[in-house]
This record gives sequence, structure tokens and C-alpha cells, in this order.
Amino acid sequence: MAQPFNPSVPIYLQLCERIKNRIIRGEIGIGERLPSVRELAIDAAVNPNTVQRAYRELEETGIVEKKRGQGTFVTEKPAVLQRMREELKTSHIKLFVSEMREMGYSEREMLDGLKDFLTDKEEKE
Amino acid sequence: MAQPFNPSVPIYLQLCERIKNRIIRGEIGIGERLPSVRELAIDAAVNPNTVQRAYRELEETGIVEKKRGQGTFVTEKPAVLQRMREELKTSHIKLFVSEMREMGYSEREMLDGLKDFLTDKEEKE
Amino acid sequence: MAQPFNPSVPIYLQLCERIKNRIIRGEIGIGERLPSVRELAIDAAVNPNTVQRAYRELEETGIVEKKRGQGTFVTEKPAVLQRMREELKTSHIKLFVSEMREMGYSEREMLDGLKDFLTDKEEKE
Amino acid sequence: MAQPFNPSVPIYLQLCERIKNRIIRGEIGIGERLPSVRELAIDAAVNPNTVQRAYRELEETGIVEKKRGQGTFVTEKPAVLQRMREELKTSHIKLFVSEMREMGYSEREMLDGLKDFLTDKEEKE
DNA sequence: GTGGTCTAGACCACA
DNA sequence: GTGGTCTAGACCACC
Repeated sequence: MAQPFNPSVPIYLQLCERIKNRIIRGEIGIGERLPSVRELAIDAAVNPNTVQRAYRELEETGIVEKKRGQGTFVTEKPAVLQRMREELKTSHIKLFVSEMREMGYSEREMLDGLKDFLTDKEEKE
Repeated sequence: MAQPFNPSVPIYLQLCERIKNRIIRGEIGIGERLPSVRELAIDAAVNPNTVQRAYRELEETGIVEKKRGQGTFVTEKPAVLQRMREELKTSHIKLFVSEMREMGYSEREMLDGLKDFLTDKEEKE
Repeated sequence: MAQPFNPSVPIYLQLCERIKNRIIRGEIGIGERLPSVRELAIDAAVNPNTVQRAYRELEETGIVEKKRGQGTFVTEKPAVLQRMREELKTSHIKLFVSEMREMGYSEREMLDGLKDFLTDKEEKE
Repeated sequence: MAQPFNPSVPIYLQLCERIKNRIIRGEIGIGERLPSVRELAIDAAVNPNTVQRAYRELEETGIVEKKRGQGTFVTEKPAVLQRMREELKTSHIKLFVSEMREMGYSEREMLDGLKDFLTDKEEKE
């Protein structure tokens, strides 16, 4: 979490992304407690209000739940996590497709290329 | 070409990439002449030696050919271009797969996700 | 009864309202004895004269009756209680209607809205 | 807007309520511009950040839309306004019903009482 | 001019 | 301790 921030995009959004990624990647488990607002603020070297805003944003998407006087926790609802996971997947794929299209590759090439790449890896391993 | 360079990777390699991309994308056609070393040096705000090295690198891969006293040209051999195109495609796919794996997605999810995404787009359009 | 008083309306009137509400709500039953003037004065932290005035006011409306040397009692006449109940109901409805009108709602909306709300609650329960 | 705030409920929520009421009441028309963050901050004697939070809250409910460099505007979508109006109506009715129930009145009494009250008013007028 | 973000630091309610 | 709210004042991007 000591990584620098891209100054051209709001810090609280970058914090959201980092946390969301860690949750979806499973680094922070279901129902697990996130660092407190103050802890993360110190860790990320930002103002507590900025962390609070990120946590608030995450709570609105439903991936996180706050408990008064206890802390902030990853939601216990697997459905929400699943939805987030799907959304993140689609957004990565979307980016990949737009880059490939931008390079002039057809959808056939993307699909077959991906299939071949994964198949070849299998054979090698 | 006035984009800044990533200081952590050799500029001549970045030049190679940019030129290769433009060729594969078709911005610079088959058999077409590339800008002269001096032109590109000024345009990219780098030392002519750096451009020279990039051109030499590209020539070694076979994607461009130098003609004494005339300049540097995109190869006329479609097979080479085709190979380059394939290599570039594979490297992009490789990056995509490693990122997705990094995020914890299975190969099934990548393939199906890509297929679904492309199919859905078709339906919408 | 330890609730604070609204300083902009006479305390004795507020006492009247509170007592009337408790009687109509059935907290103080028909024919039952009210707390003595002194008791209520201590309990509500007001001057006994204020309680006295409230009780006199209530007696004039007929909802309570004083018995010399015994105390103050809720009237035994159901008709009076019924009338009070109706009056209180109407005053609440009046307030509701004026608020809703204030907000720009039509009488149709009030009636249908109330009917729908009560019907929906039934279905859910 | 110079009314005092209830210190036991967040100012930004009270601001939201006041603005929502004014919009639903029609005091601020469809598509109309709201006071700027700074204006309202001065007018309501609160910090601009507090107003901003209220506006943000309203934007999330969809009743308001922000336009960069231009200001904050009441949404042009009648459906959203209609929905807000319905929600507000239901919440008022809910409060009324719970108060009446609390006083010991039956649903019959509420409905008939309201109907009678509105009918009587008609006759008088 | 508009809203958007961020900081620093305050006080609060809840547990 | 936790998060929730608020203030004061800064700088930014957009129009």
C-alpha cells in the first residue's frame, strides 16, 4: 500500500480500486476486517478523510460494510463479491479487446489467439 | 511520436515498439519509407544515434530494410510482416493472460468471458 | 413524564395534552385515579400550581372529575371519553392533511395512499 | 433557508430534506438550477463541504444532476421526480399511521376519519 | 464563475 | 478504540 498515486486520478478512487482488487483476489477474505480509517491513512500517507471517502464509496457498491465502533468489513454476501468479480473481469476484457482492436486485430484473431495460447501452454507444461 | 518515454526501459527499444506497432497497424504501409534518422530524432526529441540503433534492431528482425542512399523501408515480404503481427498478437495475449491470472481468474473464465463479451457486443450493435 | 417541555407553549396545556393522550391511549383506565397534584408536580418537575391548572382545564372538558379529599379521576362516562377520542383523532388527521396539502399532495393522493399503505402492510404481514 | 438545524441529525441530511421538499413542492422547477455550493453555504451558514455532500447525496438519488462549471440542476426526468414524490408521500403516511396506531386508533378509524374529514371540508366549502 | 478533491484538525456517538 | 460529521482553507479542472 506504499505505492505512489497517479496524480491525475482522485486518490480515493485509486484506493477503492486497490482495495477492491485485493478483496477479489482473495487477499482479504470474506467477512474480514479492513484496516481502520486511521491505519490505512497512515499506511497510504493520505488524509483520513480521503480513506473515509474510499470506504464510503466501497460501501455504496456493497462490497464492504461498516459496523459502528468496530470497523469496516468485507461483505459476507457471496453474491455481491461474485458480481464484483464478474464486473472486474468484464472491464479487463473490455480493455483488452479495445487495445487489440486498436492494433488492428480481428475478433477471430483475439479468440483463436487466446485459445491457442492457453492450449499451447498446456502442452508445454 | 511526441509521447514521453518510460525512463526505466531503453529508449531505442521503446522506439522499436512504437514503429513496429505503426507498421502492423498499417499506418506505415508495406514497402513504404520510414522517416529519416534525423527527422525521427528531431520528432521524437532523441539523439540520432538512438534512432539509428532502433532502426538497426528493426532491420535485424527483418521488418525493415535499409537501402543505401535512399532510406529505411518497411519490408516487402508479407511473410515477415505476418510473423511480426503474430508475435505482437501473442505478446499482447500473453500480457492479458498473466494479468488475468494475477487477478485470480481461471482460463475458462478468460475464454468464456471474451467469447461472451464479443457476442454480447454483436447483439447490441 | 420526564420529557422536556416546549418553551413556546404554556406548560399547563402541554400537561393537559399528555394526560389526555395517556387516558385515550388507555394507559390510565376509565374511573382510574390520576397522580396527585404534588406527585405529578415533582414527577414533571413543574410548579404544583401548574398541575392544578392543568387538572382544572381537564375537568372543564369533562374528561376528569375531582373528588374532594380523594383525588382526580378519569370520568366514568364513556360518551365523554368517546368524544375526546374523536376530537383527538380529528385533530391529528387535520394536522396530517394540512401537512400533506403543504407538500402539494391532493386529497385523492392522501386517501389512496393511506388505503394502499394499509393494504400493502396487510399483505406483507 | 435561514432556519436553524437540529443538532442531533447531520446537517447535510437536513439540507437534503429541505431541498428535496422544495423540489417536490415545485418551488424549484424541473431542470432548474439550484444555488451554487458556495451560495447555499453562505445562505445556510454552513461549510461548503457540507453543502457539497448534500448535493452529492441528492445526485446519487437521481433527483439532481451536476454539470461541470455550470452548476447543479433538478433532473429533467419526470419519472425520477415522480418516484421521489411517491416515496415522500409514503414516508409521511407511514409516520401518520405509526403515530395513530401509537395513540390506539384502528386502521378503520384512520381511513374513515380521513375520508370524513375531507368530505366534511368539501361540504363546508 | 462552477463543482471536485484534499488536507489538517476538531468534536461526536457508539461499543 | 471505531467510524461520522463538520470546519477552514487550499488547489485543481472545466467552461
